[in-house]
Amino acid sequence: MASTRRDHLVDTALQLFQRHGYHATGIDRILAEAGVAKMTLYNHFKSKDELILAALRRRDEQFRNAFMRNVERRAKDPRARLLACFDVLAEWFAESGFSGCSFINAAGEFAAPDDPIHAACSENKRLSLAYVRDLAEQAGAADPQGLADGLMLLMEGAIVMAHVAGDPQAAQKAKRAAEVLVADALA
Amino acid sequence: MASTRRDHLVDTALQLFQRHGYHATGIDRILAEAGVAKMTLYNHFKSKDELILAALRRRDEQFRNAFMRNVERRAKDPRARLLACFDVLAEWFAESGFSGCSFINAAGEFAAPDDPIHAACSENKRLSLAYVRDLAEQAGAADPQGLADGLMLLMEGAIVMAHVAGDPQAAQKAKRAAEVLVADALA
DNA sequence: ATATGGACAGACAGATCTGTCTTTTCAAGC
DNA sequence: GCTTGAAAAGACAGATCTGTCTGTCCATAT
Repeated sequence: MASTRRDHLVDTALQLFQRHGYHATGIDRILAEAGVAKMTLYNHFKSKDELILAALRRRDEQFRNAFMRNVERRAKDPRARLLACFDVLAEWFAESGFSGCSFINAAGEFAAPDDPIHAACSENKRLSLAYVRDLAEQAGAADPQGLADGLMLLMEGAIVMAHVAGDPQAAQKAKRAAEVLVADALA
Repeated sequence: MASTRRDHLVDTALQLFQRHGYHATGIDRILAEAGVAKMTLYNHFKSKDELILAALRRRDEQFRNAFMRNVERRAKDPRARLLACFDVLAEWFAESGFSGCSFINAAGEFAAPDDPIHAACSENKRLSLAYVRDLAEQAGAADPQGLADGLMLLMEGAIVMAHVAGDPQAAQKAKRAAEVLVADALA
């Protein structure tokens, strides 16, 4: 159908961007891998940057939805869900081909805060934090925002330590710290 | 002297890499900004990748030394120093032109774990963690490694939230969580 | 059956990239 | 004063980048 090709293009681009970076991935390579003509790309997108934006938006949808679904499948009550976040992270880090967070990586390449690509990365973090805050509220924390801030920092730190430092235990370590924060906040 | 030009080249490259990214920064631009001839670069370095490596090694030295010096100036006893780390982070985030951690950004662009550039990034995180562990030991933590792991995650998370999400309060939030972890570990 | 529109294939322009090479300039040491 | 070596300046090759344009094919709808 109409948008199948577009979807396939975005998916292929997303994988290549994730594996090799945004500037380092040329358009020709994406087209070859996707089996799509160049004019198809420029018919759907004004520029490579718009393709990057579309890829990040798709990633935001896919990833955040999958994350929330996994958290809610793993645990039922909100307090357990706050900790289950770190089990879901552990699963993610253990995937073969794990190469960090698309948004952290993209924000590194498009460092100017007013860059639309950087803004899309920022938006993903904002929405992720909002989800954790919701869980903290449901768990009955006196200061749900404060608890969510702490847990979010641990999660982002875990992503960095897993990817940059290559620590396979990053999520478990973060979970241990999270238990302390949760216990303190729900005392 | 002999190495003055080389040093200036590395410093200039470091700034440009930090501001615009590694792949996006061309050699010609570095040379123009540094006022250095191309052959001077290729006389000192075999390739652009080696220049990147030299820049990251310089950054590791400069940054980690400055960080430790600032921490030790701000607080005298080890427990206070563990928390002073976050004040130093806050200072860093508030600098104009702050654009995240060079090593997190570089690891995003050179995602393959066996890439020498990625390895240099990993090494920086390993050494930073070792410093925090030393402080935790001096503070008399029962499990200094565990405390250091938790604090390191908060620090890396703070860098991400400050840069990617643009949260100017990231360091303060991390410090609040750190106080909970420290209180728990030194109970 | 024929018309229409989307996508493929690929040539092309123009810029930019890394890396090599040559020529000129300049300054320090004997 | 002369020699020597380092570095500037910049041409150059070859690859690659984004983005445009032209044809050709094919499936679907009328």
